[in-house]
Amino acid sequence: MTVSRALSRPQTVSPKTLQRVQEALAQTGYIPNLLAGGLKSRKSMTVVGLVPVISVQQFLPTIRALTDALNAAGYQFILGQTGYDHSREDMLIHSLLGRRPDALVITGQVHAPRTRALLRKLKVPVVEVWSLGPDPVDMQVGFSHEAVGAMVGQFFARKGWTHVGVATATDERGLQRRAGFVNAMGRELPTSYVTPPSSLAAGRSALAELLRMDPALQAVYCSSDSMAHGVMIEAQVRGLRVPQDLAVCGFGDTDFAAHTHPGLTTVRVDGTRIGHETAQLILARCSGQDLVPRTIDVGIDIIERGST
Amino acid sequence: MTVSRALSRPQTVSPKTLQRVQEALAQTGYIPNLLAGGLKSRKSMTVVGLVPVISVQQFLPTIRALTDALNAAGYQFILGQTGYDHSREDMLIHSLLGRRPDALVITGQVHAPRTRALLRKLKVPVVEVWSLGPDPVDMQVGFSHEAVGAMVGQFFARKGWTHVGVATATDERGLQRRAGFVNAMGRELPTSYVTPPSSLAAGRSALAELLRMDPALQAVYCSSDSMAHGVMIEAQVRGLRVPQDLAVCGFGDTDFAAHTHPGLTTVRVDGTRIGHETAQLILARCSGQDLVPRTIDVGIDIIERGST
DNA sequence: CTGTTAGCGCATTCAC
DNA sequence: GTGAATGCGCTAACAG
Repeated sequence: MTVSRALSRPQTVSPKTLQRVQEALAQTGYIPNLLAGGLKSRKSMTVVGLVPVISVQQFLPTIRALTDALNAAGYQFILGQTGYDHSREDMLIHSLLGRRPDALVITGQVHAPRTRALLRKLKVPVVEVWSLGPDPVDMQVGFSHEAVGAMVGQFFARKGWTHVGVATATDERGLQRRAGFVNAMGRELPTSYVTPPSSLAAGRSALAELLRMDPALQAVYCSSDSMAHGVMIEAQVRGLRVPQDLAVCGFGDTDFAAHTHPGLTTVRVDGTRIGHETAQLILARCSGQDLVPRTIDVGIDIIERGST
Repeated sequence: MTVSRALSRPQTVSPKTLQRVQEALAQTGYIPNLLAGGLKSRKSMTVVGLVPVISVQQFLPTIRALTDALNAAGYQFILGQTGYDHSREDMLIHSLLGRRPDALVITGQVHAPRTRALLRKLKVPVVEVWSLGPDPVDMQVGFSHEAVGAMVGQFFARKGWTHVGVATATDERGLQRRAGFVNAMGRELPTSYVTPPSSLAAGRSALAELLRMDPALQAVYCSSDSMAHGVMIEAQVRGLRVPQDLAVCGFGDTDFAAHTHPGLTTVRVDGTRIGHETAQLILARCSGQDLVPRTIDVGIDIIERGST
């Protein structure tokens, strides 16, 4: 018991004892079993996070920030991949719950009503991130994807472009952005749909498809910077100048967006802030505080660069 | 006890009892506590993996393959980030060991002698991946980075290029590839070094620096496809045609490499296979088999595309 | 400030 | 095929 205290709250042990403990630890190479500790204290000191696939660049800053903030507080962050599959998401949550995480972070909303009810019953802190819904399971940190689409739509409208197309992956959030965009433009628009995750290659084929739909295409709104980059490359291959012949707008302000040629106009989302805010909410909840905000909107900005 | 059996080995329980158990489970919403189970059985059913940073694209296929294979066998894969910092790597291993993982996967070698000794004493299966060293802690799956550099060097030599430069991040493996390359070319070469992780932006500034060192530059060998892509963009901005004025070779055969314009010549590493082989080794070990190979060399290939 | 008692939720072992 | 006793390694609660 004294050793246990020396490790978790050193100041509650006399300096002399503390030293003896530390010597013994060094000699034996003892590593505390955190699993056993968690059994009694009912705190696993783990937080699980669910992303569609790990290779989606957009989420990486959020994951980094979350990992760093949680590690600093002694928590371990465990990442699961749902693969854009709602039923798999459900299974994964159930199996991960067996490890008794102290909190759950999910990109997007929890879909299955059964799982929503379960999570609420369990009273595990849950943060749904990267989008805001009308009825969060618990807490949420993100922004409105419809608002993103609307903002870009208004931007395109101000530019006076009429021959406009959309290149989007068919993930839930991408489709929400498309809906906001179409709504702001006031009419249905030629759209190339690709299976997520979106990629540079998908952007190239999307532009080819859009040009078949509307050879007079002036501007393309893409659901990711990777796709937008692909659209720019395909434009270049076809001898279309960006932005004179074709304007391109992406989403995410991924690390390379400022360094393409021309620079890519895109929508900046502060993924790092999403991670930080989420970590703060979780840590507050895990330390017993109850009166935390349920929803944090981190907002968005259009970053205008050479591609428009 | 009967419930425990019904969950872990259903066939050892009578069908009638099994059904009663399942009904009760459904009614109560019971979720087994895997942590408590592991305490007695001394199996945590977790494997921890360490990468420099999660945003390095090269490792993603390996991570995916590992995650999928381990999940399929009921294991949870936990990812830690060392941030290219040896002392942090050391700390992280120690803290993660507290969760009693059934195995450890590390990109690159374990450096600290103290940690190497500890891991060997603990007899945890350890797989060092993505490079092969002379003295693995336990097992290793990867390839020789010097061999990669040498292969590209010979390729460049065959092409007859004399004004050659290197753009590399200063991570251990990148420097090994550079060493192999320089060795194959038979003389020291102008080199632009960047702080990892490498990126498209880093590639652009690297080419600028290399052109200052040698205005007659004919070819650049890059330590990643992202950098190579940046080099191609910078070349385009400067009016240099790829490959006529400047040839570019990358590393990793990342998903976009085939779709840049021109397509990027690069070194393909079968990251997915590394993940699979690693998972097989781990699962074999965890099921008690001892006679597994210590080293698996997955080899490499040059993929020649338009950029050379 | 230190030590004792008890129990977290399972699985191993053995008895029935 | 089922159940009772026991203990994994730790910490909460309390006593000294």
